[in-house]
Amino acid sequence: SRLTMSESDDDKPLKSSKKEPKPEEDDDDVPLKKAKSSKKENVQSQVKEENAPTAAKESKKKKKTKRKRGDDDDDDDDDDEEDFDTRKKKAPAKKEKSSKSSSKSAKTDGKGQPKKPKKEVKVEPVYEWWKDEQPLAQGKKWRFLEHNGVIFPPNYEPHGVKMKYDGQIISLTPEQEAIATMYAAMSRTDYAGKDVFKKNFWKEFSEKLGKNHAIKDLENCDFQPIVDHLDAEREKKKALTKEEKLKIKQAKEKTEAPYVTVVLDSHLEKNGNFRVEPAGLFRGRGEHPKMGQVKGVIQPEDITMNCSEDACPPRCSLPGHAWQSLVHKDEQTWLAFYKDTINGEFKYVFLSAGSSLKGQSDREKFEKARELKKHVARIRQRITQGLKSSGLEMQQNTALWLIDNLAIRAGNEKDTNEEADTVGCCSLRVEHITLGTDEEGPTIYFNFLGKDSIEYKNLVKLRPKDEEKAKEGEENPCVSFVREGEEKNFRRVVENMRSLTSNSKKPSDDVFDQLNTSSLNTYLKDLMPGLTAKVFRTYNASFTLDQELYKLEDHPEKSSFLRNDATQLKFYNDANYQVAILCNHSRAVSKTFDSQVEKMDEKIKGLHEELADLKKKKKSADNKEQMKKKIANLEERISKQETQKQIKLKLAGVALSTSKVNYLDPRITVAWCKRFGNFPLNKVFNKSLITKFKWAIDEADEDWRF
DNA sequence: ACTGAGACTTGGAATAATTTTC
DNA sequence: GAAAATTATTCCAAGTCTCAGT
Repeated sequence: SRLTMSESDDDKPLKSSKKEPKPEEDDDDVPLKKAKSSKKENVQSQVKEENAPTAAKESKKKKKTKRKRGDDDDDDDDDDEEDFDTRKKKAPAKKEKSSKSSSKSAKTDGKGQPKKPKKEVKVEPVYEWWKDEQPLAQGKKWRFLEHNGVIFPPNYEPHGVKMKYDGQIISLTPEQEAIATMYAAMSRTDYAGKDVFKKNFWKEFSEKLGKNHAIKDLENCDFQPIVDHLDAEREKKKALTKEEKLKIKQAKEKTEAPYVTVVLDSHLEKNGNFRVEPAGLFRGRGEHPKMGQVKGVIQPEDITMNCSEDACPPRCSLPGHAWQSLVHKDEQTWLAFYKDTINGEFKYVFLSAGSSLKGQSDREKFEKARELKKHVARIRQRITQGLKSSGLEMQQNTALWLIDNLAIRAGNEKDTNEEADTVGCCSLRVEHITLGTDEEGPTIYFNFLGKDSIEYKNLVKLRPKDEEKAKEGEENPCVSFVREGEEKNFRRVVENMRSLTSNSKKPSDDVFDQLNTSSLNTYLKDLMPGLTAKVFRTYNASFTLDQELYKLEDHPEKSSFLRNDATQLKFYNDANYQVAILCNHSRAVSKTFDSQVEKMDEKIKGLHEELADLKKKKKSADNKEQMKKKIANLEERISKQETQKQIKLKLAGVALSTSKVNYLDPRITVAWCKRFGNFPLNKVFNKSLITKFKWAIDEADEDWRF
């Protein structure tokens, strides 16, 4: 099997090369090794120096013996650095690697090329779990886990800048100043104008001020001096020279190095979020009832640590403090957790997205979605049947139809005193639904706030017979046509929705009054083991991408899509776009969007003028051939500009990244890239995605199907 | 069946880094 | 060569779903 990713050695950003057989980045080898050794040293030395040495040694020994039992090729008994190094290098070599990459090491070393002008695509080293047999017992996530815990934000340093109240200069205690500064820091955000935010903040601020304080209310507070101070600080930071900035960065890297990598079983893994969240004002999304509340300082005493029994436990870096507790839960993947001070929510420290633990569960997620693919016809039949019944069963199947066809979320209940009022399928209310009709038949209009208070507005209707109209609707992201073959079911769904939203119900009543996500999932488990509502989102997203990408196979305009990387990328992004629309993944349009588009318009206009000018000149020119060329050139530039503008408009409020990161089986993309002239994967996956999906890059060949 | 604790995935915004443009 | 635009990364909020206890 030819593997794009892992055989090339050329880490040059493709750029020039169209579709030479030569694969693009895979520079991973090189940086891989480099990074490895340095990192290792960090971790190891850190483990040795910072942790109680005896404990460390002890644990290491145990680990070693363990490892020997596990795989016996590893029996050097010098110190651990070496231990890891050899492992890392050995592991790939001894495993099936050999088959395809005899050239690998040669490549690595054989490149003494000059500096690339462009960015290098470095790929993080990852432990290649998919090449390992996994002898872990059921439910166990690891045998050995050792790490250095978490890193705390620095203590608050009072700046002494005085705010004003009613025109008077006010002195604050450091504690009071700290939260006044948090407030000042948010003065230019939207939160600053929100009553709930101000109310919640004032409650805490006034408490901190105490009774009889000179400051009596928020309205007459003037935080401007602090705001100015913060601005000045920011400016100062910005004004640092390149060298100074670099120095700071390096210092930070150095202090964080011990936390970046952890030991999991017999290899190293990247840690994820080992930085404890700093105190600040809570910024909920949407109309969150708790926005503006102070998110308190987290102390070691709030944190529970998880590591293996035979590991050297993480040392608490704050003098005079201690972790709340130390546990050894090998059926869990978290390294540490604490509860936030807003709603008492759990905050976990996990390994990074590229780690084996995340990778394995990611793969399982997609495998489950593929399992659903095998059963989906049967399940849909069952749903179709169920639509015709009444009571609970009708509700269940109507809800499922929506979940399957519109890719909406399950919709757990929420307590609106504690959280923003958002809904999903099971929690839809009558006020979110509008039934109607148009030329084609019945329609349902959905209008509600979903996760993160993102608007979901969708007019669901039958596809018009008139091609023109169909096309129009297709381009409207707020309209979706009922899937082919589902027309009859849709009519039934509309009838059901009519009865579920009938006049006897208030707008604030639940549509599915007998449903909750838990009973719905119980029902789904019956249809397929392990099936839950969210699997439909994964399934439909991935299935859609697979379908869309395969359309290129015998597309009438295939060759024009394959003309160059840009056109091919556009084809991919259009497919990705379909998914993003399906899943309602949106993003804020930049504040300067309008002016940006205006600029583009002007540019295009300018080019047109230039073109007209050229054409005029051509008539009287002696060198007609050259002029012709120039004109053609310009026309090409204009068309490029115009497509760019189209893309910009199309993607204005749409986020493609969310589906890429969470919903699209990476193997679909990998296969497509391999199928079409080794299309450079790094045009569709950035560095983190390539790291995260290394398993898929290895696994999927060109005819892999979701 | 119901509840709440717990664990893990998913999500957009903020911020940092890089590239493009003028 | 600086400003603007674009892209990658970090941050942390907000979902889903499981499970244990009643």
